[in-house]
Amino acid sequence: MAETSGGEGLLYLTDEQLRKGIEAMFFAYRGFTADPDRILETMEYGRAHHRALHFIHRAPGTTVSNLLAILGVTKQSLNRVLRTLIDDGHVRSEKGRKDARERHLFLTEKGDALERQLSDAQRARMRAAYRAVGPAAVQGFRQVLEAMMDPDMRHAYNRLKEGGA
Amino acid sequence: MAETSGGEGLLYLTDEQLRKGIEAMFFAYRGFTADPDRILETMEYGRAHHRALHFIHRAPGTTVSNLLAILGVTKQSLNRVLRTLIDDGHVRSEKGRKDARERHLFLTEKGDALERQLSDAQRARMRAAYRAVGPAAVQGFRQVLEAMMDPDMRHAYNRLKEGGA
DNA sequence: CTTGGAAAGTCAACAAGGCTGACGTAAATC
DNA sequence: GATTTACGTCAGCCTTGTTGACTTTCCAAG
Repeated sequence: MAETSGGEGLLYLTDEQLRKGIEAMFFAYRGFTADPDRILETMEYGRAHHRALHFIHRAPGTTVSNLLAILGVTKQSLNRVLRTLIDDGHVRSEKGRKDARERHLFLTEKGDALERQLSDAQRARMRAAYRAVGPAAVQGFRQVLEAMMDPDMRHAYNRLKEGGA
Repeated sequence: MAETSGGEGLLYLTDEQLRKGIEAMFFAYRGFTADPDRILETMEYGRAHHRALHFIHRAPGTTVSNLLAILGVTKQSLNRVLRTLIDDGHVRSEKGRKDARERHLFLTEKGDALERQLSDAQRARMRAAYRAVGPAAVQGFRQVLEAMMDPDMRHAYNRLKEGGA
């Protein structure tokens, strides 16, 4: 790979290349969500439910405020989703023992099964893509994504990474 | 690039690594849309308008059906957005000369200026990310994204790439 | 020339999932 | 005791997606 020197290795920073990157993100994100979306629409759930399930799975016992911050939505919006998940027995909400104002969220067995079903579908595509391009490309992929995040989200992301590792 | 051998180079394919990739996509996509979104909300436009402007800019003279296929929405949904863009003088719709049923879409000067404003914001973030990680990582990024797309979308993407190169 | 069907546009109704604003309650904290 | 925090909820709005039905325009095949 020809590398950065004077002004020659910078061809990857042209507007044209950046536009291609933008389009790649757009089309790839569609693929990224397509498989779980297909499963979700067979029930009465949407992408918002999937996101909640994902992060509760990832950080069991997380509080509502914490989830709010990670998802970047209002509590009214989250509550609508969380309400149905709790009513359907996918999520359990538990009063905090240290601070009883807080609610700690957990997946039930049923919720865990659903989360796994959704994640399996999403991971299958990721795995195929990863396998097709190899570890070096994957590392680059992760580096670019991390660099694209808002600083706040990068911190949230890294906190999850550590916790989940 | 250290490659797949027995079972050691495959650590990047673990569920844990795949989950991190999924989260990276989620947070990065938020960053990806954040800057144009901020501009759009000052007018009466949304992300759907941005997407239409982007692809009309990219493929001037494209037809409505073609745009429909690329964006993956219904004509009713696209039409609502296109209607406002045309009424506001950002997009010009021209009857096809070969086939007069088709409408060919073009940006007006005003529309081009808006598209550039939105793209500039989005590209600035991409450029910063690209610059921060270097060309090799960017190549990996593009490879993974392309591998994640649905085949149909990959073809649409590659057609755009060639056309726009 | 007629007719079938494709391309486009439009109307109506609906749903998901964002948002704001206001208000209530319980618990912690000052 | 007063204030602040965390959460829940009601009401209403917007964007952007959906389906279904219908019309107009027009190409092309019979």
